[in-house]
Amino acid sequence: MTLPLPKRRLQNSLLRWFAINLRDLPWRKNRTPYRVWLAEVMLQQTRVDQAIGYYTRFLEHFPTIRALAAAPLRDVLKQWEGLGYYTRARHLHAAAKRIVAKHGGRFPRELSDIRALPGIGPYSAAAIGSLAFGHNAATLDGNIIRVLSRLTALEDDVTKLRARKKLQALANELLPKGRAGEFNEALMELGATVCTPRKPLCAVCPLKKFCRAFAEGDPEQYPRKTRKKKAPHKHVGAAVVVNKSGRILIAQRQETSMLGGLWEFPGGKQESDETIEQCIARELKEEMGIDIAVGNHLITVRHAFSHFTMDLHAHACRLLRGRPRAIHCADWRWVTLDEMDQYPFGRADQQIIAHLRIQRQK
DNA sequence: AAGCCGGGGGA
DNA sequence: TCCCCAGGCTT
Repeated sequence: MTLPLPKRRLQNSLLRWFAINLRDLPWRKNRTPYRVWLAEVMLQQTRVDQAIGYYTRFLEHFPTIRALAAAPLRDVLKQWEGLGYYTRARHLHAAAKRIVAKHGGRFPRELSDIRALPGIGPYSAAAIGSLAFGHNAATLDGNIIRVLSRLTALEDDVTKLRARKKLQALANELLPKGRAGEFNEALMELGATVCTPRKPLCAVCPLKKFCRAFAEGDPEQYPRKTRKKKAPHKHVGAAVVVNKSGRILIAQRQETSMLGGLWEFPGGKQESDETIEQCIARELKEEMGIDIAVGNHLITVRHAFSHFTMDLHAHACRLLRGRPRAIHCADWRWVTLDEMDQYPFGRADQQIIAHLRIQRQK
């Protein structure tokens, strides 16, 4: 894809625009490698507006890499609670430990060392390298894919590897040496605020005079991509088992599973040949080795994951026989409603907790 | 090379 | 409802 793009003029137009139009974001102040790293991980598949609050709170809890490495994983997950993609938090914690063990507690400067950390892929390595260390590395994220595919009216499906390679090559080519971090951020900022997925603000775009999609008249045609098929729907049962002292049984999900390491009301997916009550009883037998009586329905929470949606049906339950064992879960506890604040839960289970707290008031 | 992994917000 | 988002890991 050799393009007659006037590289120098394009760079100047974008950098001049960015100098005036950049948003005031917390990770743009005091750019230590740790602060840049944390921002890049939090911003993986996550919108800026959603990340800001988490970012500030996280840094208050874990102000340094050493503090993060020394913290229990549960505390790290608790700070991540509600942000999604919890593997990111586990990788962040593991990487902090590695930085302390192998790099003396200082974030590594070499691109290959950065890329080798858990949770750091091609995008984040280039972002951290350019923003924190001044390396000439070009980033390619969702925003930049959109900007560059419009700029060149790229007909390839951008979900395919071939298109990604072309776009990465173009990003590398356009990068002004010595100002890489600034240019990477400017491209992302343009994608986030002007070259938006729908109704792009071409009238105010500093690159419109270079943009083939704009010249064609319908920039929203790019980037080309195949439509994702819609997610399946599942029904899931959850047990709120209360013991004689009023404590509630919670279980920790296995490390490698979805929502790994988070806590939940034990339960699982409903099979086609059973009622939700039977499902809950079966799951607690399989996961924890206990017999329970499944009682009243409490609440049904509808929740959307990236790849499926679910109705989570919570029922009040009693323990009939046995002592819980961690068979298909990592751990378990009997806790009060107030003690649940100390454990990280996913969004859906948090709604069940909120419901139980409202019921308690009555 | 493709599938898997959360959650939220905009249109 | 559908799409998108400062992607990375696993197979």
